[in-house]
Amino acid sequence: MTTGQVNLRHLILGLLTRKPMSGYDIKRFLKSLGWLMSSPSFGSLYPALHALSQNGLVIEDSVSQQNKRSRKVYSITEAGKKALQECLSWPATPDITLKSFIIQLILANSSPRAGLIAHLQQRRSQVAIHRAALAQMIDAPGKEVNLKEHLALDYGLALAAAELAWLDNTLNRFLQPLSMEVVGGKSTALEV
Amino acid sequence: MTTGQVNLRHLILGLLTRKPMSGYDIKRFLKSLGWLMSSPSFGSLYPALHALSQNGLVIEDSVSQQNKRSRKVYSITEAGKKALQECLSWPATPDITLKSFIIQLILANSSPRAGLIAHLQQRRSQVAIHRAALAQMIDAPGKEVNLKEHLALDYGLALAAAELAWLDNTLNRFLQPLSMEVVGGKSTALEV
DNA sequence: TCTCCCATGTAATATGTTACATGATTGT
DNA sequence: ACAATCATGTAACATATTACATGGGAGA
Repeated sequence: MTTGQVNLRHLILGLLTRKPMSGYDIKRFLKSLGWLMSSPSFGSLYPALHALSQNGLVIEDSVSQQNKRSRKVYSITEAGKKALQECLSWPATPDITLKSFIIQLILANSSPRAGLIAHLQQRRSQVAIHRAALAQMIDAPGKEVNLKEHLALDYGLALAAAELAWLDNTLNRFLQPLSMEVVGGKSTALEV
Repeated sequence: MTTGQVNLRHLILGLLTRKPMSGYDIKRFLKSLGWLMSSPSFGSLYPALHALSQNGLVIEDSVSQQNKRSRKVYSITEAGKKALQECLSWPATPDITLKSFIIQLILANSSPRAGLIAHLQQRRSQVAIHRAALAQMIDAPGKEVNLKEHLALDYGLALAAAELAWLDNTLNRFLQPLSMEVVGGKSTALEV
């Protein structure tokens, strides 16, 4: 597990901290939340599980079923939990993939409330830097910005601003837990 | 050039419609706009140029310089322009990569104003579908949504809403060209 | 001198997809 | 009878990264 981007194997590790699952279970779960990331193919899922098993980060448990092909249920090991914690503490790469942030957000289940807040704050500072860079480019004097590039910059700025707003809003809710607010018509309890 | 995702080779083709460039030029340019996409490595850039050259989509022109290593300047061919046009008309994959949309937005230089508008509208309908799916999930009755997933959903919704707002705003400006609006303190002429 | 920019390229590696292969069970 | 879902896996391919190799010119 080299240092670098958060990838499928980390995602698997995170899911296995909830409960042991088979490859098919994982696929089904990820497909069920097919909103923010595309679920991986079996061609990457099964090899990933094998690799994790070989590295001792998960253990494989073959569960035979009557008249059915036996399932292979994987559980995370202590080494696996450690590897996951390590990856969750990585500084996210400064690109705009979002994916990494989302995955870490969903996987941050083993972290305490403070870890979640830190994660949001880290993202906030990154997006702030990003927005500042965009703002500087769009205000640059010479620089021959044509319409298409201006459009792309404007787009990037709008999304960055929206993300900052969401992060600020969410952080406020977490930092002031006494006032239970209503968000989107749904009361949201904030216990972690 | 198989059918599928917009990739580095398409990006190169798009840049070469502006003017002939060397690999180093392309790298430098992409690095200079390191806001919305990370610039490719030389390890992918040069092979991509070779592949394009072999397929006849670009032509290579070796320009010798005094006392310096000669540069290889690439120009797009008619076949290359055709391939680019084809890829720009692909329906974007329904994932959230954004990258594809941004690239196409920047590269849509050879398309007339109508093409740009169509591109924005296509994106709009996709994001609308995406947002509807998110909204449905967040309002689902049972479904045991825990805090982390709820947070991720809320995040996705906020970004989708912001993108829709930007798209609507931008489309309005394009569809009503008579009223020159001021955006971000900068007057934006809309001629394409 | 030393470092940075110019300028091209290859090799090893990582990571993923699509398509294929297999086969049982459940619902229509 | 047929399709969908369960369940695992492999092989070929696509695409990209990092690290390495090479070498000249410009400026501190």
